[in-house]
Amino acid sequence: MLDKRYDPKKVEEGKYENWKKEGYFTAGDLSKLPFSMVIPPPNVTGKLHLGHAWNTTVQDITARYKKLKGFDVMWLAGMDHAGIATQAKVEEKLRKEGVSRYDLGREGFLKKAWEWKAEYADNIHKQWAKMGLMLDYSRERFTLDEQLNKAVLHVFKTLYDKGLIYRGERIINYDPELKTALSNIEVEYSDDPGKFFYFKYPIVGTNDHLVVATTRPETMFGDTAVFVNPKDERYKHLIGKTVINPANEEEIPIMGDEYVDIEFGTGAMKCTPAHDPNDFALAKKYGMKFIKCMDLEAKMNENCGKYKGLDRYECRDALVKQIEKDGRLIKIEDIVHQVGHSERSHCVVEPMLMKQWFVKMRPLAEQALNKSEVNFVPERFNHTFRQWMENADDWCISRQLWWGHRIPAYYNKQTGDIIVSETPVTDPNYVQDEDVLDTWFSSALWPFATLGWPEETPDFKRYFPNSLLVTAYDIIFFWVSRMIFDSLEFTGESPFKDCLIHGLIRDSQGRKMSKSLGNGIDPIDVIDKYGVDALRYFLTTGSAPGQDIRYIEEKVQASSNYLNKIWNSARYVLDIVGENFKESDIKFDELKPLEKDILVKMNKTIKSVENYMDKYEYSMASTYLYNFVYDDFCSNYLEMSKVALNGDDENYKNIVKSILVNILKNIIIMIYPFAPFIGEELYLALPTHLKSIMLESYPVAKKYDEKGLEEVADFYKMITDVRNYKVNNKLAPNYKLNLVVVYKDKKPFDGIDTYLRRFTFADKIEITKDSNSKGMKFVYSALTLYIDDSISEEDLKLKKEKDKAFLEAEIARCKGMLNNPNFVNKAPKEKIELEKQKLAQFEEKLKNL
RNA sequence: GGAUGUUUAGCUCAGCUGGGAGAGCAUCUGUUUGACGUACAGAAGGUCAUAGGUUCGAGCCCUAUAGCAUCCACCA
Repeated sequence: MLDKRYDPKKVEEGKYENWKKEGYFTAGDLSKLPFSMVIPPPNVTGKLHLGHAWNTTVQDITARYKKLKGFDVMWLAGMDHAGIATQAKVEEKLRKEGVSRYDLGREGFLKKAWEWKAEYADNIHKQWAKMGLMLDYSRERFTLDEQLNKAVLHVFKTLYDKGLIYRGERIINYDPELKTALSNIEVEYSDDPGKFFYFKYPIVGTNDHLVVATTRPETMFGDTAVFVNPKDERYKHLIGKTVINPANEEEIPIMGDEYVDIEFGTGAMKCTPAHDPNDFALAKKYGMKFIKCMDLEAKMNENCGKYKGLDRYECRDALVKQIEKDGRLIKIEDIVHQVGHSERSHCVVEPMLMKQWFVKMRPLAEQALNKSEVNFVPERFNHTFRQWMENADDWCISRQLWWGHRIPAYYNKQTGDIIVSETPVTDPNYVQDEDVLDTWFSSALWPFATLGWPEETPDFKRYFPNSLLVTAYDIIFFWVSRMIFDSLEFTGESPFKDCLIHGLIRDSQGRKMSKSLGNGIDPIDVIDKYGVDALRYFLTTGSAPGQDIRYIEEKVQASSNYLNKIWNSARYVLDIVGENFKESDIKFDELKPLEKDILVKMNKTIKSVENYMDKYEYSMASTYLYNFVYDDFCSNYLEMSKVALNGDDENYKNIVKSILVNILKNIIIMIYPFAPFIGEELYLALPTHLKSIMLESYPVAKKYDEKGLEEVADFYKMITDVRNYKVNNKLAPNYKLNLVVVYKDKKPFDGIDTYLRRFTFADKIEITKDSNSKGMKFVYSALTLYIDDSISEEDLKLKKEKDKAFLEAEIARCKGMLNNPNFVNKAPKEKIELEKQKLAQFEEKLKNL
């Protein structure tokens, strides 16, 4: 006997360990068709948040559903070393202990990092278990595994040999806090308050000056020119002259280029080729010098005179003061402008000219655009992917870190020649590049490198391409697109067939969850309060594909209530059928209308649910199931079945019980992918069951003849109308009324009076072909109901007028359509037929009023 | 500047290829009905952002406008 209340804690206990122990999570049944996914590997930096919970639940629902549908489901577990993020965390920890990474050296630091990894991997495993994820741990991978490292080196070497990886000096985004280069997409822009400084630049050989405005005076030490637009009437005569740079008194030329926006600032722009990507492009165009003015800590260097050694912002203040003293400051404007911050350290990135490794994007992007067969769900995210691909710049892949895949490039100490090699170069004349690769360089290989690629392993052959990848839309650029182009380049195939994109989770006010706002929700807290099944149900239902969701605690609670509803319906059904119940065969044709009706509804539900599950539309699937569970099963049939169960037809009692158990079982299996713990608990309580619900099959929808079931619909409406009548007339719910049910040709089903008595508390019920009742009349499609009560003439008249008005309006609507030649000519036949039927019904009802 | 999403009940959101507006929560009324008060029975609540258009028919398609959100690019 189940407990009276659904207690998530009790239900969840022990199940996960058991599934794992039984090997249900391990793929490899070759007799089945494969269905494969790889988990987006979480960073080993900390706790998993609600976004992870959502993402993994979507995958788990898919995995469990596909397993029920008979697939060999392979859902690969794994984690990402997360280069910058992890190194930053480890360094922070070390700093608290009073050591720097340089004190430890590369080896010593890496040892600490691996210790960190072990600790956090353990956390992540615990959270996965808590979420109930059926991950295949036998195939678990880490991005720094030996095998993945081999794949990374192979990819690097191959791309290098093809000329798709190169080492070059370009402007990159530099994070002065973490002291590493970043790729463009690792920079986040935000509107920050700043100042716009207007300075006088004396024009050499005249008493005149040019006004130049800048937000970054400290970079003036790297200036090599001032640019104006040659079409600018104010300045075009100055092109070719020189001005004095007020920062260092050096003479620099005034040059003309149409790049300059005449409207912006003063229309005269200073050019700093080594600290600005646009200026860099200009400098290349005109063959100018590149002067760096900062070192790797973003402090001013030897090109900055007395400012050398100052922090970039200290320098800015001091320099502005100096220029003001020199009488060359005109004004300072407060402005708000976009400033780039490092995604990890959040410090302001410094564009710097540096020698780094890059992936040449154009050829890879073209291939991805032309050959990708990935089916994005929802489809619109294909545009997001394509748009980014079309505009992708070369990808800076070297990072000045220690935690990661070390770049397999070796430099000749004397000549500087480069060797790129998949195996270590032991020649003492060569030294290996100190840098490691961007984390995303290895995650880009995740769908195939985890399966053993570049070896043609059995897993690779069987599970690649993956069937599905699930991720949030903010990761399309970072990961999805890179997997696609690497996969096409190296395997010749798209990495996965479908790519299901979901949104981001926000707080109840729609704000992003963030540490600084302190509005983050720990999934573990939610689980402790409501259970993981309720959390899972909340996360994956009630939202449209690709949309963001807000975390609203009441909704989790509502989910929990729903599960409790299922729990209690199961408790009831299992209680009445008893433990040793033997199901009898259910022959549809021999059933009574109420039983037929619920089976028809159940099978329609199975069909709809399955249809939406197949499309990954879990929200829609859950809606259909929910309505069936609440309305059709619990509110209607479960109540109705009590009549048969109290009757004396022992044979039919058994059939009703069988139907109840059958429906319950199907509900349990359908809710189980969403709520696996309660699913398993209830499943194992069924009179007959396999060892685990994980071994079950999905219900198969049957199609039944629905003829003659209108009377059941009429019957349910009668109950509602009687209840409604009592409320309207301020009668107690158990007030005893007299009812008359009038039929046309065919008597309503046996026992309809018993059912009506039970659910309307009616006293006398007459079933007749004719009646002269003066009671309130309700006309349905097959039946008519009179409520015989002391009803005032006035009320009867009002009711009749209301019904009449309604029917007349409906008839007018139908006629309007059917008399419209355009409608009759153009609308689909079925629709016209439907309207004709409706019209006939309404006219019939009107006649009967 | 470019792109995408969004605007539906008090709140949070669904609404499949166009064919009579839905849920949860909140509100109101009633209920010790023999699974469930984490419940049951009912009620109230909507110019589907605005303006045009297409169509026999528009919440859904098209155009424009406005608000909100996000992403990309630029910003001396």
